[in-house]
Amino acid sequence: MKTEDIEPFFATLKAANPQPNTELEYTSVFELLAAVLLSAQATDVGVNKATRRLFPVAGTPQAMLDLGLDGLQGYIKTIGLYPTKARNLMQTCRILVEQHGGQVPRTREALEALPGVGRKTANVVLNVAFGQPTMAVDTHIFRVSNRTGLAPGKNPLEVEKRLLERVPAQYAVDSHHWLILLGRYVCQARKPRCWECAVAPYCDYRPKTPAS
DNA sequence: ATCCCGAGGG
DNA sequence: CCCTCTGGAT
Repeated sequence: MKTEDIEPFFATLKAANPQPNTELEYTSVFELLAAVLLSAQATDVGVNKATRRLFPVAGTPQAMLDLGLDGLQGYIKTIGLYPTKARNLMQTCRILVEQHGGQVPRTREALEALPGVGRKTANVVLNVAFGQPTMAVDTHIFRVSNRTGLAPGKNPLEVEKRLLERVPAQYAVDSHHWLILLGRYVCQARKPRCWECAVAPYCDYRPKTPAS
């Protein structure tokens, strides 16, 4: 993607969705952290389905601890990787209670010290909960950034650095959501819907089979 | 590089 | 059947 195309690329995405947000459902920063932790290699639809039952009975770290490991597993068994996620989430709750007064920490270091929280999850919390201009490079953003030529890279960290360099400051916070939504609904992994993509004029990718 | 793993779609 | 989904830890 040419540098001069980057501004219109994001302006176009903004025009279609002026105030983007995550599609994960939550009513507190703790619920956001828990939802993002559970969303690894899972769809947000599937996560919401589970958390709509879980959060009313475990909306705080202490309530989650009171629920117990087996109790928590019962709520999230429909989500992939659930044994690992249940264990990590319980340990994370224990750390929140014992070391952070039951609150979600606001620094990258403290967030990444939580079990099950890596760079991507920390970036989502810093962006969505605390308004910081981070780039959480997930499967969608990695694919979209490479396909379009916006910020190509061999691994997520490389893509993240290029995004931070290339995305105009005015779009720094919201661009995260636009790229996710673009990847989820248009620039899909298997069959990208280029024929109905609003930013196709700025994109490097050309489909081999000009779908329909 | 490999393992963790359920649901939905093609 | 196979692939994908807002990854993280080893």
